[in-house]
Amino acid sequence: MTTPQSVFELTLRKFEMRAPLDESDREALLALPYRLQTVEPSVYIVREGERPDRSCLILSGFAFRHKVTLEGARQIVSVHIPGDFLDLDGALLNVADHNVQALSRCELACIPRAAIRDLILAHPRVGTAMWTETLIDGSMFREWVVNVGRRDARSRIAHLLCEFARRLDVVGLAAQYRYELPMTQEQLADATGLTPVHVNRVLMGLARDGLIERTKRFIGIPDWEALRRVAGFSETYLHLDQLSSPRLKPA
Amino acid sequence: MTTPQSVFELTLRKFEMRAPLDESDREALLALPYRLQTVEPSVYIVREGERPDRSCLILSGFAFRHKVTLEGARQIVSVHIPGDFLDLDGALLNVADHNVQALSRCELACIPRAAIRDLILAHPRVGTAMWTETLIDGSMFREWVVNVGRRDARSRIAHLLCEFARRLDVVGLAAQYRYELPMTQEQLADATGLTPVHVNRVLMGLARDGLIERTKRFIGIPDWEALRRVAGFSETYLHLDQLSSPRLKPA
DNA sequence: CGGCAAATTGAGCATTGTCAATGTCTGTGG
DNA sequence: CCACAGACATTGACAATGCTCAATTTGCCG
Repeated sequence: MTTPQSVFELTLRKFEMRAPLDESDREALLALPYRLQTVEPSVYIVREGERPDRSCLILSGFAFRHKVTLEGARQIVSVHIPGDFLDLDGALLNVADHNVQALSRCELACIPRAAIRDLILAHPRVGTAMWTETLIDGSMFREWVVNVGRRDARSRIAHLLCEFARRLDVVGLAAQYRYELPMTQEQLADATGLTPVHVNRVLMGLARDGLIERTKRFIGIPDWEALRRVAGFSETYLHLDQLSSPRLKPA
Repeated sequence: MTTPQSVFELTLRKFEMRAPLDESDREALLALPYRLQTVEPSVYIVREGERPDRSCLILSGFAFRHKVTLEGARQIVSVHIPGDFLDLDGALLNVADHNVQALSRCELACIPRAAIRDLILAHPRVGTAMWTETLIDGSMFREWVVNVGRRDARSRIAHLLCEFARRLDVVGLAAQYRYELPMTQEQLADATGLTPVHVNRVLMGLARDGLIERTKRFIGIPDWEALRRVAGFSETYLHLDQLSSPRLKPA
């Protein structure tokens, strides 16, 4: 088993699945300057209205993006897991239109905005791979619009749980449809456009019906097909063929 | 007043606001191969599940993207206006995760997927501008998640109307907060996660309270500040500083 | 053991959905 | 020029999903 020489090692492998890179592309990506940073849960990584100066790769932990309405209601618009880029938007947009906050303790590799901009101009193949990354984010946002717009509470939560199951599986953080979901019910509510009370009732209902198993913040899905059906979940929108970061093979 | 020599003339100007292009960038963009196409209302431009082979620039008319849940409920996830690229996603994603359909009669300039991919590799500055385009789309999706997730019916519709007012104004299709919105109430319902019946009631209510004026499919906003307040609308998410396509100045 | 955040539960309510009828407008064919 | 069809808008009565408020329990940590 090889040890990654660079924090971007896995990113490189993911990118190479999308399109071939040449040696200089690889070197440039691996040589990207970055600052390691550890943030505690609930710490803000980006604030709406700021001029972004960096983008971060999540090495471990979870983070989420959210917006707050004028009336003070919060809506989580995405949740990010290890291997995801956070706020790659910030490399090209001049002002942050949303907040990014740590969900659990996170280790981040923060890359200066200028370095990313230089990289994509000098190495358009790498830029294309990064662009693809943000396009997949966009696809997930679209599915979330559908989720909060057109599914009832039960399907909505089931859908969220299905999405995590698949995404976490891809990066090796779920086994047998069992994973840790470090979100409070209030956060689940903010992600699904519901109230915490109702989230609780729905979770209880799903558990009662044997569709999920809950222990602390761990979620188990005993019958994937059944939950998938309840959720109306179809994974096309995750573009897994272009998302997978191939895991290190055991020797 | 100059006549655009190419359908990409206005796109070029928009892109040049984002970052300087050199002469070869400009030439490459203007020389992009395309096929003009006129589509009637409700015609599908892209279908979920297809392998995309082109992206389209809207020259005139409106189009929208939507997804349909397994239960058959439809959710519109974005509406596009002249000057927008439709499905630039298709240049890099291998499978369409949503449908694109004409709202009104549309004139499109359809660009082969391969031509776009070649362009962004050979002219990364142009690629960056296109990437920015999709990032702004992403920002709009996020706001739509908030809209359907955390606003009540009245604010939700008001927000949609505010968004159109600003976007259409930018491309010269709205004057004095007055514009044509070629959507049925059923489509408005699908865009806001409501039912057509309720959309009707809300529209009637907004009109009764003097917040909007309606004549056929035309919307007038007599008091922008008032509607903005009802909607909780803040235009940051449109990234207008990077979206504006400068209009031809009168001589 | 006290203190706190989070989860759970109950009771009542209201925003929004459902169903169904009726009205309005537009274009078309006679 | 009029009757009619069809799509869309409007309205009413009623139902229900999900919200609010408020209390209680559970789990965790010092």
